[in-house]
Amino acid sequence: MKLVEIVFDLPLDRTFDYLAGRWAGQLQPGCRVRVPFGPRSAIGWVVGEKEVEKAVYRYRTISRLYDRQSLLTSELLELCRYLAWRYCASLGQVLATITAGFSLTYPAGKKSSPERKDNQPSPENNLFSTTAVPAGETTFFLYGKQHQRNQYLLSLASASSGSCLFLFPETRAASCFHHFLAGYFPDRTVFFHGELPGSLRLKLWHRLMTEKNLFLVGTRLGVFAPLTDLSLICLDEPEHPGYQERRQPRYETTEIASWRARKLGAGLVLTEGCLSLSHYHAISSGQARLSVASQVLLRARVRVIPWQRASRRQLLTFLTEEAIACLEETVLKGQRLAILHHRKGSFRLISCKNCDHCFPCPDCALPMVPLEKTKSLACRFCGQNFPLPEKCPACGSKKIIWRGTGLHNILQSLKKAYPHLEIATVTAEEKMPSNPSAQIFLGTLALEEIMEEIAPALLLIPAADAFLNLPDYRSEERFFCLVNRCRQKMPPEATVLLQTYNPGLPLFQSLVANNDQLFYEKELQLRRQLAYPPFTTLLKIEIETRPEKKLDKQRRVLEELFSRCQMEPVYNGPGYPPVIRKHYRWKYLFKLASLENLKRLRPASEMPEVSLTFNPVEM
DNA sequence: AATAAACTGTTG
DNA sequence: AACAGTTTATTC
Repeated sequence: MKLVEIVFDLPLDRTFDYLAGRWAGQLQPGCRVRVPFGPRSAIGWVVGEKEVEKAVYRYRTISRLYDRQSLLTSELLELCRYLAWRYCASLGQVLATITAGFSLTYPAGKKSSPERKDNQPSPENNLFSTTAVPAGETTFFLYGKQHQRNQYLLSLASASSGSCLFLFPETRAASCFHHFLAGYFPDRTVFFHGELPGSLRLKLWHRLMTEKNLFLVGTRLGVFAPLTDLSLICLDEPEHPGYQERRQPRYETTEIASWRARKLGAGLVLTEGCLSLSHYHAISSGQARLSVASQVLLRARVRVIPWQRASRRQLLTFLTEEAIACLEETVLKGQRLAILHHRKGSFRLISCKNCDHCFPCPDCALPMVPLEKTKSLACRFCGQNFPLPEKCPACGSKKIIWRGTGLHNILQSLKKAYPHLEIATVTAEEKMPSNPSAQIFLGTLALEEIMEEIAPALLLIPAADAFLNLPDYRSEERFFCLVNRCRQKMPPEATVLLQTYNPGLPLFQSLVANNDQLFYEKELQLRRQLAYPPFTTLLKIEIETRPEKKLDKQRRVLEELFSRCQMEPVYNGPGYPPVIRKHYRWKYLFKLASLENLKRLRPASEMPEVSLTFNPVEM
């Protein structure tokens, strides 16, 4: 008896067998079908077929076939199996991720693939030098300004034979590059990302599968593009958190790109503003090549100002005398300056001076934040609101102190100190400042995106330590890369000013000396000693369930599994936050020396309340 | 994951 | 017994 193997978007690592019925002969692996499944019907993916002697079950019959042709190439099917293993997900979950949001129906009417005429850049456009990338090799390209990256990618595109993939961490960045590239290759360039409507995604998908010599520009989902003649994969800012999928399977785009490049013998090019530590390690250990844009070495200089407790001005408490002098000098010269701070809003938290009560959320157990606008106390995890308290509920004291400095405070005191200056604020919510003629640009990390446009003569980071005191082993590395990226986007004669309580840190020495290697080597040494990436792989396993009793039970189940696998967590404790919307959370962290035993974690990934994340962006 | 069946405990 | 609320097994 001939049976068709089908998988579903469920955390079940197995196939279900069906009879082909009237679809016999048309069912290729990678086709979507509708089948009766228990008391309901479900959409599944065909993954194979098999022959059995006698029926073990009462097999049911496929009721509908959605795809005439498979949505996947054989290479992608193999990639799916790798993904399922690598991220402890079911094959169905992987397939659902790749074909997520595709419409089930095809547009009516005949599609005629238009004949492309102009595939090569016209001579007048061909001013750039062409650069070839060795097949099957990984190359890092360091750039300062965006046009350097664009120019480099364009030269790669021109030199390529076959299709190329250009991936970006955000739709906006992808869209910008798409415009740029489509200016040279209007007929070969395709824009693909997860926000497109399902019918268009399906149509584009079909085009990618049938045509050759295409340039696909897209976001992380584009890494699965079914291109059959892929010769080059480029990823911009590969360490950007936008590349990590948030749902199961939580794949890392760079890892998939690397798998495909190796499999197909294609080139892999990673372009970034500053090498991450693991990339530096890959290069220094000979696994990858480095190529540098000539202007990268012309970076804005960095100065570090140590905090001295005594000398604080009344109005500008967040600046040292030295920083104030620099600020005023820049302003007097009529130059622009940017101030980077990691907290937006006004205050971070309030606490009772008497008993240190810090007003935790009744459901989430972590301190709530005061919101000045609505005069309320809000939980940033569940969004609950309460009126601002007059007195401490624990001890009754009326002495409630406000702590922490936010962007808003800085704005207020700057306005007071310099009433005549125009100040623009830049946050993730309002990226483009309303007054682009401002002299001071005050913002959070979102400032980096428009750093090239404002081109400030001075970048001031008043609380550099605040970036480093985060509970994450990568905080120094991230700050180092952030500063380096910013200084490359600024004019080369500009200055970056950092205020810190720890001027002696190798991080700062390295920045001031403009010697990246100094920081990388120190940090690598530390990572090796503490068995952190790139020398291990981190795995975060989290439980989130409703009644506390259930959490205890699942903890016991997991911990038994861990001891069977001889896996010792380096962290075993409440999640952050420990409770969210009355759901209790528990967290385990592992440092995996190898990925050999991933299969044994299967039982954990089949529990719907348990989630697995490798190398999590947030610990 | 979605569903149904089995199993609780509470209450009149 | 009737009911709601919760846990457990099943899906080819």
